[in-house]
Amino acid sequence: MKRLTLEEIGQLAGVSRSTVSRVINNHPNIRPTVRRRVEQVILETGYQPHSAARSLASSQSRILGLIMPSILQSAFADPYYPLLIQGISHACNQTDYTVALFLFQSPEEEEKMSQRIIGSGLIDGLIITADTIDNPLVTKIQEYDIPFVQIGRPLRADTAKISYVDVDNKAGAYLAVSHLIQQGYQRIGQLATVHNTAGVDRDAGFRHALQERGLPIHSELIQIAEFSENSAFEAMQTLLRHKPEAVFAQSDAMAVGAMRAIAERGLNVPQDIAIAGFDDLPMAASASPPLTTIRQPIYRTGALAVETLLDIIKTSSQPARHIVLPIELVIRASTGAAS
Amino acid sequence: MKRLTLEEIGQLAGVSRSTVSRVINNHPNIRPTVRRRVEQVILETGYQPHSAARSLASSQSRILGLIMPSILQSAFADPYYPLLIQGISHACNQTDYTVALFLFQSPEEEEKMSQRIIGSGLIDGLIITADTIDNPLVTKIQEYDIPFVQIGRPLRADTAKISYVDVDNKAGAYLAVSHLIQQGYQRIGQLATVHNTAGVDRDAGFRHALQERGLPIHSELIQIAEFSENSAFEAMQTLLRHKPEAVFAQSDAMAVGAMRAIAERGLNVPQDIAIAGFDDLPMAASASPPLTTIRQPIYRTGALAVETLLDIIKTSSQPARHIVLPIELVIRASTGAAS
DNA sequence: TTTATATTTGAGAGCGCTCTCATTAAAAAT
DNA sequence: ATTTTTAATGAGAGCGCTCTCAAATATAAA
Repeated sequence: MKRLTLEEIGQLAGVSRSTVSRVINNHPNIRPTVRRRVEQVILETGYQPHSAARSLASSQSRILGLIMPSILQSAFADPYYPLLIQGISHACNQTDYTVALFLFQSPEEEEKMSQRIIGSGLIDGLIITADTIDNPLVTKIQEYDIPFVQIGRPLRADTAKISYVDVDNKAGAYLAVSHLIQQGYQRIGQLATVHNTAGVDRDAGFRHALQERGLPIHSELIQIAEFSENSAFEAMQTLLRHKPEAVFAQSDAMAVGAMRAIAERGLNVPQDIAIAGFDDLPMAASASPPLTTIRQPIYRTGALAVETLLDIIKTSSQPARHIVLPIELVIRASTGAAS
Repeated sequence: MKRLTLEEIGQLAGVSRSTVSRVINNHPNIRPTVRRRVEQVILETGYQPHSAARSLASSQSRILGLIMPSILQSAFADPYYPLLIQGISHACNQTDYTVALFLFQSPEEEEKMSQRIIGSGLIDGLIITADTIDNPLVTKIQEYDIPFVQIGRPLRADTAKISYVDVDNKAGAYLAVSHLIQQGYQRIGQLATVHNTAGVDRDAGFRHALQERGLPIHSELIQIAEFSENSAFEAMQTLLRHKPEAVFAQSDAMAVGAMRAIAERGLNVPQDIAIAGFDDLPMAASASPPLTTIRQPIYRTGALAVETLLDIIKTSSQPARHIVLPIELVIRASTGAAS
């Protein structure tokens, strides 16, 4: 099937290349009859403009890059990402943008690739799931003046200049821990992560809830782990030695790992220990017992990142946008509240 | 930071645009001194060729599309996909190709988008994770003569003309079920899927193993479900009524769902019922008890899909490639073999 | 009807690259 | 040193679009 060009479509419709271009790009000032005629020809021929030619002439590619830094590589298996990507992808489909996906396995690969991504004009903007401290990539992107948004509040000094979409991690953790306190638990532990703002903020919410009720914060009840089931499993074994009455896990995957450690110790949730998670992934509802958790709008986060990025592109960035989405407490059996 | 052009790089190096182009594209017949000089300038300036201009002039975009049909949308959360995507992404990084990700939420979206994807010259080739029957998308892609490979054997009449990368599903299921038989189980059930070739092939392996040992195939011991934990959970409840001694679940997620149903019934794995899965996702090892399963090389599947696709692009498709990767039985506690 | 104004259209240049072809410079052969 | 062969380089056209600007046509005002 041969490619058609604007010129040929014009020929068929009895107008010039320019007019066809106008019809396609929805420019005003075209006689309705002409517009209809051209549209008819386009429909009949199934004509599609050549994207490279378009990009070259208009200097915009209608491609958005989605970058997963190498640090996150291991976490990519978390069901969080499929949801996020779905949100991003759908928003792009709606707006005729294409998602280019960049996963990096190593800092070297990241370095090499980012040069290419940034310099080639391939993408109009970037979404970065980077909550690491002082990502060099971000610095480079800023130098090149490429529109971008981060998923998650960045952990940097110049946050004010960086646009991001995040959920209210602190409020979420606060809500979860307050719920535990309300249920009567006092010795409340935490499975916490470091090195990313979600973890930092959730920790802040955790502490705030305890302090507010005048409960002490026992440092031995806070165990550091990764955002993964296995890592949390191990951390929970340590934590169990200090006999917590309840544990707030900073993610559902961690909560599931914790419950595994508890079960292996022959203890029961929530009778012996209550558990609350964060995310409300499908695994939370199907855990046994079902997990009390904080529901965050992951899909929506992705979609909003796209909308925000497009807005930044359109308005040539102006002030940085900071969007924080609300969360919601979902009470299930693991904290002893639901029957 | 201003974009540089070939012309300007040429100026700086004291050669013409053409020569710089040759250096960048590694053409022969360039004096080593000149080549070095040009490379030096490129390095110093950090010059990157403009991808749209390149695509337009060379009529290849160096972008590969990865399509997830709408049918699979729900399954996208399965940890299978992150691994597959990692394999694809890494292979693309290695070869200077970019991955464009297309997820479709509905058949309408799929229809609309595919027109755009196929007609615009955006992509040089397509990887389709489509094991559905008679995908209309595939038909259209063939019409337009776009290089493509499928992940998983297609369930179509003209399979011979379609390139694909698959794992040996039949051999895998055969291995798993044979292992169950060897362990002494006789009433062996299956949690099976339909509508995709992986399911069909695994079912074939299941039947083959039973028949080979002269065991009867009880249709009530084969329950249909989706490739998901919750769906398998329900199907397993039905299956339990027919008192199987062992169950082969067509995926690890299904196996985990099945084990949940078993636990809820107050039964134990493997004492009361043995379970084997398929995939060897991380969840298999961390299930309790750890799951006997079939390890399939998911990451490798993705990487090979890219390599195959690039080969097809290079050689203008020629004969269709059919690649079937070997699998491996991983024995763990859920089938009573390991201590 | 004529002139002024607004609307619609087409021609041309240019986006930054690749690729062919002619030209020039270097190497090999006489 | 001169001719023949081969290697290295540059000029030019063109990829398919967008966008500016001028020309043509339609509409409003005189």
